[in-house]
Amino acid sequence: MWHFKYPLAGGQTYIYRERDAEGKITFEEERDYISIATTRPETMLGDGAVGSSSMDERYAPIVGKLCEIPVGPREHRRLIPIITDEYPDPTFGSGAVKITGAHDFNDYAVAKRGDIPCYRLMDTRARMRADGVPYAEAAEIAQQVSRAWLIAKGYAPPGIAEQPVSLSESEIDALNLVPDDLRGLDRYEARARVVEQINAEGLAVTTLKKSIDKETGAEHLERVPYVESKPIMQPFGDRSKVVIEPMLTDQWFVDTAKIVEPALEAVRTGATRIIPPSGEKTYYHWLENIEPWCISRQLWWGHQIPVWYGFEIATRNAEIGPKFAFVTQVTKMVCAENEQIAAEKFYDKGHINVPPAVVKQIPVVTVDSEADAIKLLEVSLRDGPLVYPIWRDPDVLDTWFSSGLWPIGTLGWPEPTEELKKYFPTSVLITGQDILFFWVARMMMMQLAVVNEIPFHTVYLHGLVRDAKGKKMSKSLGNVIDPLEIIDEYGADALRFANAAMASLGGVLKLDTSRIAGYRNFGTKLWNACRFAEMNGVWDGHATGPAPSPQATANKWIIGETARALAEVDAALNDFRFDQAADALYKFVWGKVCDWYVEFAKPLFDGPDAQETRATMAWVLDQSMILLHPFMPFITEELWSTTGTRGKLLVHTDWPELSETLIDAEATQEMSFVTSLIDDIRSARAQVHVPVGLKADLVATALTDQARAAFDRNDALIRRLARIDQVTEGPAPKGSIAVTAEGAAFALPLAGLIDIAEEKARLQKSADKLAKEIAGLKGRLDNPNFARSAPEDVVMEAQSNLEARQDEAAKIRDALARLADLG
RNA sequence: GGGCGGUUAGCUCAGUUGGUAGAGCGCUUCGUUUACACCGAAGAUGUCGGGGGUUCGAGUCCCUCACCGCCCACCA
Repeated sequence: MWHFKYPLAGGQTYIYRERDAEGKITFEEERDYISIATTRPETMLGDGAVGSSSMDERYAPIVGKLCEIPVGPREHRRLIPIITDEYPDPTFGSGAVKITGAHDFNDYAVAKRGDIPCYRLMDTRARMRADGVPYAEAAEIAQQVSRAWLIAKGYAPPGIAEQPVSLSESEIDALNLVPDDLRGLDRYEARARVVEQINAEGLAVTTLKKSIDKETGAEHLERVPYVESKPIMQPFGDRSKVVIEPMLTDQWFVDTAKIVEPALEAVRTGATRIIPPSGEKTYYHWLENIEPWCISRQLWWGHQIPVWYGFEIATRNAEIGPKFAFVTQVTKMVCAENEQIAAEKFYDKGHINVPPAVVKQIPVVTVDSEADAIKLLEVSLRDGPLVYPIWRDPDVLDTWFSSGLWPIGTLGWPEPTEELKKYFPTSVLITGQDILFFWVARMMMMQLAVVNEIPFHTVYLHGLVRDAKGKKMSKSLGNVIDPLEIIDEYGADALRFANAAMASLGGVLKLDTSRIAGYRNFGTKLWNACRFAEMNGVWDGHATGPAPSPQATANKWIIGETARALAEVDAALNDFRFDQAADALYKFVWGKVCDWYVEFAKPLFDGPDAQETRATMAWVLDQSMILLHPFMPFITEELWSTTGTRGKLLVHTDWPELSETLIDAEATQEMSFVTSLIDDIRSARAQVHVPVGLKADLVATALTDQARAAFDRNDALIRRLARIDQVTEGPAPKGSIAVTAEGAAFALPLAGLIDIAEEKARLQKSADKLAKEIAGLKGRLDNPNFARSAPEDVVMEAQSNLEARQDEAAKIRDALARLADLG
């Protein structure tokens, strides 16, 4: 960052004073300049003023005076006013800043506030301008502008008596204030030259630097230009990676403030719902603080802006220049009230570069009124430019402006097509959360502005898939994984199911291929379960229909579980919780159907309930295929077509509606007893290392009637899955391991096969765990504040929990006591 | 700089009115019982990012700090 001196006009001087916090003068000197700091010295050529804070006493004596820009040919140096503004920070740098409205965002705002002209210095290639009149001429005009400013603001310094000049913005823009020797240079080259020139002239702020004479080795202090090393915010182009130079240009804008309100209202009233709700926060934040939207782009792709220009025809002024803009329906919202005003606004602001080829063809046409002119231009628009010269704005629309019309644009609008009637408004928009503003908010605003309808009632924002390092996958970063490669490895169904299962709301996802592999395994699991069913002929003579009414508890139970799974999936899908739906299906098919029901079916196929079990299994697997089809369309369709006799494709099969009456509470309870008993026996056996292949006997040491009935009804199932041989009732034999169940206690006599110490350790571990839980529950229940403050059902639940734990603990204590007897 | 989101088992992630933490993968042990080894059975694993606060009780609510990410940007 360079520091330069701007000399005061006419060699004037002032007393520059710095004060400390108490107002005591700490520094004082007479100065004939004001110093400013800049990182872009070449933009000094376009300075329109030097500004300081109105609170800054240091420069108060010279506010309203002129100073000289210390660059360019001496004889044509420009004088610019010293002004005050809220932007300069007195505590920062020298407290004074150069105001270059055409090349800096903040300066532009200052210039707008203070009527400071914005002199453009560069072209679109970031080279110093080479167009326009010679520097001397341009500088003289700019000089008049500065003087005019002083008069207009009431400073009117002595010696200024000229008539104020008034230049339009486009006239100002046409002035090229780049000195002739710098014209056409790249900005960096120009910067170096400007710095060099200022330094040579001694107008740089200097500092003392120690240097060593190479020959004599003598040290001496040298006065050198002060160049401050300071980190600054430097914007770079996303794609070009080139430093962006802010520059004034003419662009088309949407006056978003005029169309934003209905879009906000639609979400506020809930007419459109954004999920997750955090999306609504972002939506409000954006739209409540919306800025005018620049919609013109200088690119060669995209929709060309539908604006045509004609020439001035009014008789008052014979000069030929653009006057009317013709705007199609789409861009009506661009202009304020009507085409006429839009055109005026446009031309007031700047100008359009008329293509040279067009200029040559321009005939001078005189008409009597604007109405006649418009009529002529209408003819030209309809019949082509031969009638009257017109040309189209060369800019194209921002891609999001075009995309913003997607809901109606894709359906044939502005024609009143059948598709439009049928499909618009749409229902649910699913998209990434990163384009909520770019696309979603724009669609809302534009559909409401153009056809006055809300385009969708729900916006579902999914998470973004990130790469292994946590970065968003993007085409420009090149860290994208090709889904086809994943499909080659794991299959399309696995990828699709994984996407659903990982689609929890509001989050981001790192790609986890092992999880995709897991869902591929799930597909295989389903396939194998169907293979088992097929081998057992469950689909023989079976037609898809309503649920059967079986006798066996296991069959009743799995039908209820199917209904339960459907209810869960339905609820999840209603809430757009694809992850919960996928999870429910995974747990049902693998955890219930495959892990338990298929195993139960094996003994049932050999028993009296074989027929109803086949029917039940066929039905359950049919339902599984239907429910899984949206998540795994390929494998389920294939299974559907190769099992049973099907009337139609799975994709055409209706989504089931299963009554909750299919859930049999008694069957649920009974199977819960059966499965937990089997689990416990398996667990106990494994922990004391009973050989897996060994069939053990089972002694029921205590049974309620209910437990006995449940056991008897499922005797075959329990014996097979828990690998039990004989079942008897009686006291626990010596050397047995204990297993508890709801309403029952069992012993497995395994004397000689097991290590008593090991069994003791196992029981002790369970007892310790229970003791801990009991202590926690008791602690809570004994706390009077808990009973007083907690809701009744929570207290009741804790109470019954405690009782169940204590009951189990007692059984384990008994078993431990028996082991103690054994020594 | 502003806004939004994240931080939970070794990894990737669930955890919806506060009630004492789960899944898959991985890991350990066992298993060729005729659907499936892309399998089965059993098992281990967490000061829920740090620190405060509210509450009988906090992964969950509030404040604060740290780190990661997305969007916007010396505009909110």
